[in-house]
Amino acid sequence: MSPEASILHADLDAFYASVEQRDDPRLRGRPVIVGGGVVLACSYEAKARGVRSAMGGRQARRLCPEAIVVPPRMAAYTAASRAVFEIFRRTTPVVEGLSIDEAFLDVGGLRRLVGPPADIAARLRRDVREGVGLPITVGVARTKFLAKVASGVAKPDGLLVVPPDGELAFLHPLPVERLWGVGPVTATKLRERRIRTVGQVARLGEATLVSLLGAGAGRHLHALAHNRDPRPVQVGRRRSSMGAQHALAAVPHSPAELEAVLAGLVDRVTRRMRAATRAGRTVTLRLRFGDYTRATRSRTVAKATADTAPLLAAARALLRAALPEIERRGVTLLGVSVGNLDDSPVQPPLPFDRDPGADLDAAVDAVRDRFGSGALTRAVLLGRDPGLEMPLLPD
DNA sequence: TCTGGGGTCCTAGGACCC
DNA sequence: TCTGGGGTCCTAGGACCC
Repeated sequence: MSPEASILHADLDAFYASVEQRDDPRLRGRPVIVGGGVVLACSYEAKARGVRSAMGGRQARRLCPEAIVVPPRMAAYTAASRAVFEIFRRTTPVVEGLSIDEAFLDVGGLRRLVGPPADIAARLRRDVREGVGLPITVGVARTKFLAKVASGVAKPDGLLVVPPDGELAFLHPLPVERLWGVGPVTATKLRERRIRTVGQVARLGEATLVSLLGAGAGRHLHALAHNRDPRPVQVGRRRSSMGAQHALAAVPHSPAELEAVLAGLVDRVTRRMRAATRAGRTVTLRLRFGDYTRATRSRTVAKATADTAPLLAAARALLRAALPEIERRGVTLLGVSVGNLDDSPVQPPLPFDRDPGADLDAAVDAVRDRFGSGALTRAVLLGRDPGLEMPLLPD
């Protein structure tokens, strides 16, 4: 492991809300909530009033009545993310994306060329601010884990370097919730043992942690509390599943209605798979029941594919098997994801595949333009499912 | 706290194979 | 009468992250 703090964790601040404030000057300096029924993201002005992401919209408005609520503009966020990642890759080739708005960068070995990591991090922040117009926080440390913790502590719009000789002094006073991988369940288990800081976790034996949290989580936490994290920054990691889901009202839904939702979900996922030229084998049906408990059901097909028909058939079989339970317990969410993704050949995307946001009318127009109305009619007829009201999109 | 949508990783049992 | 050991895949569930 490098003896120098040369891993950066770069994390855009309140990403969706910051894009909205960038694009509409009237929103700057004011509490902004992105998303309607549920808070997808909120500006720091809204966070100061107690608003959090994933919070119900009603509660958020109660906490912050003067908040400006705007609908999400995913295309704008995707474009902003691309621009920021370009700056990341201009900074160093060793970039590991974690999500739409954060990444690890390894800048070890760049010292002689461009300067020490702290200078690189400062320049990165300036480049993102000037080039894309967004605030970004950067944590710098010797390990990925510590860099991530550092950026969390430095937020918003900050820069924090953890020097190698100050790691435990930085880490041990922090509350356990700061640790990457400690969520509500683990935090509660630890709090019941009156363990509140990382330092207290570090004083526990590994065996104690394992008996408390299980082998995987226990060993993981023990290592992190002692600041052991050998994971390198990995370039070119690819996603291993793609999914789509849809929340449903807590009212009874007919099987036909559920199948229609399912067909729409599978279509969305397979379009994205074709656009990304990835094929998959394992179809997982995600359910949330009337009491908001969750379950998954999965099935693996023999050959990886990105075609709608075989994956929809598998998803539909899973749904049919689950119908009695749904009947009893009610259902409030339906989801489909396709895993075991690989690079098996896929059908070339149809024109509308490239734009998952395109609505059905635009898709129909695109097919008609390219193939003529005769082909369109045939495709729709071939794809029509007699059990459903909606036509399946042609493949 | 009345709860979106997109992901990752880990565990554990059973089937199956050599 | 007793009954190996290791590896991989599949399925289901759970915790966590943004």
